[in-house]
Amino acid sequence: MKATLVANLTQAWQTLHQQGLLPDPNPERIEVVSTKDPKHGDYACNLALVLAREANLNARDLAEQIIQNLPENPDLLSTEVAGPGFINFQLRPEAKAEIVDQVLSQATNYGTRPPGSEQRILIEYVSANPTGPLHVGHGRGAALGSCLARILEAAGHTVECEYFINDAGRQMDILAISVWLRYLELCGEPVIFPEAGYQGDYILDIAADCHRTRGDVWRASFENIRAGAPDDGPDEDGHNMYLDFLILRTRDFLDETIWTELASVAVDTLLERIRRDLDHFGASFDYWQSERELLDDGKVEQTIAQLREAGHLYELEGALWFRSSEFGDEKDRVVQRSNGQWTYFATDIAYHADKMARSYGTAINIWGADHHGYAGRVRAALQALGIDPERLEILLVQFASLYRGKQKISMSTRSGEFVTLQSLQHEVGQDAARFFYVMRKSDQHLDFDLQLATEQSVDNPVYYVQYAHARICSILERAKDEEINIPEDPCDLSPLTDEGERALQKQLSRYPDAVLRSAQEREPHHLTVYLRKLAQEFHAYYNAVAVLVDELPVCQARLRLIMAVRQTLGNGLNLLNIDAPESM
RNA sequence: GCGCCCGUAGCUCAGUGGAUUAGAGCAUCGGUCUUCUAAACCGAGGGUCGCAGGUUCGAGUCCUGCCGGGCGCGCCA
Repeated sequence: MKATLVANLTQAWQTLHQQGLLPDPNPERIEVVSTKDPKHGDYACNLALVLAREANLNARDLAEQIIQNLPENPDLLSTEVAGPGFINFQLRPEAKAEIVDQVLSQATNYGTRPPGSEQRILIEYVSANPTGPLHVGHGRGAALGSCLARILEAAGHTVECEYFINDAGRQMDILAISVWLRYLELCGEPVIFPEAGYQGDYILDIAADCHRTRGDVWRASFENIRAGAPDDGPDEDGHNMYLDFLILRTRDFLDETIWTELASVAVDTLLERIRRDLDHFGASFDYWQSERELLDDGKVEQTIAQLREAGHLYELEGALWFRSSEFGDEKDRVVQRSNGQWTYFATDIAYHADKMARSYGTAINIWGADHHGYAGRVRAALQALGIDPERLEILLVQFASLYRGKQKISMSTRSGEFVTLQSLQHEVGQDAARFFYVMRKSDQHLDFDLQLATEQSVDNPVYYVQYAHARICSILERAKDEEINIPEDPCDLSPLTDEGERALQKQLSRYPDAVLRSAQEREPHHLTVYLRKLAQEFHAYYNAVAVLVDELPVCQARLRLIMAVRQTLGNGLNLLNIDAPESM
């Protein structure tokens, strides 16, 4: 309907253009909106207000002229000028009711665009370091990414998802030493565990596994390893020299293959668990890209060589720097340390260059807000490589602070203090957890109160929406029991005259916009807001009007209406990967 | 100090440059189950949209400055 109105308005604009009153028509400037207040009709357009200035005309007069030149539209009851110069369209009741048949005939496709009609998009999300289990802080990215993937698909994009595994660098050494020291303890060695090692219980589990399968073969004397080590704890610069010392000595002591195996056993175990948790959470991935592999395949060297050839690198104090400041970054960045090792930034450049070369129109990264300073340098690198940095979208997700009542829970992977995503799902449930995560704008801080989510889970808005769906199913079930003929095909909808029925029809017609807007803005919360509104209108209607009435034509029209509501609720919940239950 | 995000009801938050009256939920108070599920509905109270300017037909929404909060500013990942 909106599209038809835009077409009508374009035609009127064209006529006025030929009369020399208006500039060339541009349909993109025509904004038709669904009105909030029924007094303003069903749709409103501000075109006259927008053009009044450049046409040098009074807005109301111009609106009148536009209306004079609109073509016949049989769906319209009235078209009038209102307020300062709005054009309000009032639909005929039959035209409004069409939405019900439209929803039901399109069924699961209602609100979607044809698959593959838009861009090909890669979403990279979560990508948590494989040094510990996922915790509630990762949940927000997981929920956002997986919802966005579905929403973008519904909007006609072709979407693939990727997890970048940071399985290289210093953190792998810390992981390996942490596991190995716990292993030594199991062998009976007295160990002084560094405070900067990974403290979590999951390290013990991995160590126990190693000890069970391998016995004492990796054992060494801790006393020998530790000989000459500095005291545990951070120095003035915050570095833990004790930890570094242990890592160095151990790598000397143990065969390199054992060291590598230690790290890979730990990473594999943790990744397995991460995969499982994400799967249970409803987040799935097409690709798992390893950082290690990029290094081993020489991709990093290649990409850096490319930068060097283009003259974007220089040496300073033994390190290799990238002139990112010439591409809008705050300052230049090191890509290769003076000890010859690549920085994480170097592998990340290679990763992004590789990603952008894989024929995606757009790549979306979902990052925690603490990485925001990083966006500039990655974009700078892409630009230096001749890749349009606009093709990389970086969505920053603000942190979720976790509370148990008024008590804030601080989390850190290293200290082992955190609430895992798994336990959150266990306590709150997948549906509520996902809904809770995406119901706020992602650039908004989120307070996640475990107490509220568990103790008062009945007040959680997700149940409100699901309940509406279940109630409709229940009515339909009852109708079947009473052998009322449930109309499978369009029937006469003229009995739908109640205010609540009009409101529901209007709300149904807004669904495609909610999906599209969520997709365009990369903000699933528009969809949650929409679903709550639709559920609210249904609950109000339910309490005001009985569906199963004796008068068959009325009853059937109402059944069609609530079936359309059920379909739309189900479609929306499905995009959030939340269950639409038939009973509760 | 510099950069990014945020500031809307007691609390948590929606709000697409639009319409005499800025909306939800929670919390508070008062009503509604012999009826299709009361996990629901109806109603009441509660606001200088952080402050001050500016842009324009029109600003919670855009711009500038200030105040307050969060995060980031490594040859860590």
